[in-house]
Amino acid sequence: MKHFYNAAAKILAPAIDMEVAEVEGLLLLPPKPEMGDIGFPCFSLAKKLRNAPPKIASEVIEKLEVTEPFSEINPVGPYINFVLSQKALTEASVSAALKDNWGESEEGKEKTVVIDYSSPNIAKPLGVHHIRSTMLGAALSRLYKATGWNVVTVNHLGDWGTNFGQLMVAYQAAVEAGENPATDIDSQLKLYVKYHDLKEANPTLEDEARNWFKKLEDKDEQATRLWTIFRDESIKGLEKLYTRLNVSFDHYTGESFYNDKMEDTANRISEKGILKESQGALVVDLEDSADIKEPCLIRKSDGATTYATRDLSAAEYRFNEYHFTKSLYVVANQQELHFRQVFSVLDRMGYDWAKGCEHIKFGMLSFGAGVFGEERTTGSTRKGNVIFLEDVLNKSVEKAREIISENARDEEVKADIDKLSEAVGVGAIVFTEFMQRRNKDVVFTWDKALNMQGESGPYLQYTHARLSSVIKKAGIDTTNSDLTKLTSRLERNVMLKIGDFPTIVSVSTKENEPSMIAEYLLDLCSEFNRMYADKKNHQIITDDKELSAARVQLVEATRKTLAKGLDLLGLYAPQRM
RNA sequence: GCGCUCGUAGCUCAGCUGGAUAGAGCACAAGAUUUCUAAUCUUGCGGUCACAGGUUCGAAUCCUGUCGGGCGUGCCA
Repeated sequence: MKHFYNAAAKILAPAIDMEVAEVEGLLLLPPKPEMGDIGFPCFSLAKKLRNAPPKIASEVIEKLEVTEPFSEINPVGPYINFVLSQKALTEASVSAALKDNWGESEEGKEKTVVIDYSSPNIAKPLGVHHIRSTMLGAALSRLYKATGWNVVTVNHLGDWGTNFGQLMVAYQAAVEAGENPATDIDSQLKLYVKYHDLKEANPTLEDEARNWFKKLEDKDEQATRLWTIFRDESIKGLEKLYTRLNVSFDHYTGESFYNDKMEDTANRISEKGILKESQGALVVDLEDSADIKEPCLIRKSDGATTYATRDLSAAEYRFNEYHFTKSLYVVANQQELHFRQVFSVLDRMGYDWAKGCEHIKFGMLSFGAGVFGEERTTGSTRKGNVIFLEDVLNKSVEKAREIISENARDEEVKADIDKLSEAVGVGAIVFTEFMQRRNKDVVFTWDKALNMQGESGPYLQYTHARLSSVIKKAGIDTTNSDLTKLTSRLERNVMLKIGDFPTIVSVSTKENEPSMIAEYLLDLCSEFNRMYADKKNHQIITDDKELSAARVQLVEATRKTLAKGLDLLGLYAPQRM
């Protein structure tokens, strides 16, 4: 437990004539818990003391006084290993976990972080790949909240572009044919498909679509009215899914929001004297920066602004509006160069806050063999290689329902089956997002998405249900329980894991890596289940009242930690299943 | 070509600010339930940590090079 590294370093430092901070940096976790809880390798002392590391270890230990929070300090080969006292261990795990605000901190006190995530193009339903930015961003916003930050979430919708012209063409065609076309998000996709069919027969429609978009840009009343309908309906459709995913946003300020702000931004860049003409376009030259060669395009040769200009506007707006310390962009790593350029331009504009901007990039999602043919494929709406997120969720919920009804052990579960299968089915899908570090590319396969055993969301949820059930059955008053009874190896292992939770929350926030929470929860559950399964020695409800009370406390501390972790990831923690 | 990134068990991944015998899940084989939820647990099988050099008392981890995959590389966003 990192929590005690400083205490160990303080004991050790004077004995080996080193700075506390230096010693602390060398401390590590022994590979097996029975070796000790904190280890110090003596190799680096060998030269200074002209002695063999194992000898150093045993000699240094003679000089140490064993005090709280440790009960033993042992030489193990070339290592000096500290063992946490029962008191320290139970206080930093079980007792701490049962207090309010477990795992939370005030690291981000009075600081604001803006998180831009999900940010889909509207006018078509979310595809599976959208789950990456969406769940990553949602988890990050919860992590930052838990560490005391003021969080502002933004969905930077792709709500502007020539594709709206295309929709309007298809819509008008339907109206002229005497139909009354629907405008919900699924129908919008149909209009999009219909446009492409119509265009096949009549290529001039392309000009017509451009025309419609031009009208929209010129604030034509009819075009604006249609666009507003499409946008509102899209958001309505998106929110249906966001609700299922337990995701929400403070603002839907999409691309269209910056239409009237980009001119000013472009002018400011020009005023800074960093804008130059190149091949007919206006760019900011970045050649002198370390690893960006390509210039950032601010105005195309026809004078129009670009998406870099738009993101620059958005960055300025966000700072002026929220005065952020950090501004995160949870966007696929394909856009790495783009963001490096944008951040570099902000820096050149003299904005001190530019260094708070960070691209939280993640790997791309492709489809494994068997999803679309025998080859691995990338998603493409045009080729029909799309899997809609909603379909994936529904399929998973269906499977969860089957498993739950097979296993249902009481009437309460049966009565609750709609809610439970939704929670578990969606949980399974959401959890797949956190199964690997975010930078890894992900290959979607149905098997993996629908897995409900082993390392999976349902495994965590199942464990939570199990713990809840034991606590309920025990019905023990734990107010005066004696935690010194929890001394077995397996119990200590669970407590050590519990005690790691605050550190994990803190580190995964700093690294912008929610998958660390997922990994931690799997470890926690596996550690707990190992103890739980050893019924001979670790029966929770026993005749020994005091022991039972202590164990129930341990179960509750585990359950609470698990529930908190699941909540951070956006998974529901069921009482039974 | 250049930039970013990845390469660890048959598959999917941890471990990477250097430390103890490289760990999980899936798959495969065997086992555990009269008692707190078997969506669980135990055991076994499985490794030239892509390759080659280097630095170091010590390298999966740091450095250099090579090979292989992904993404990007100015008027789509």
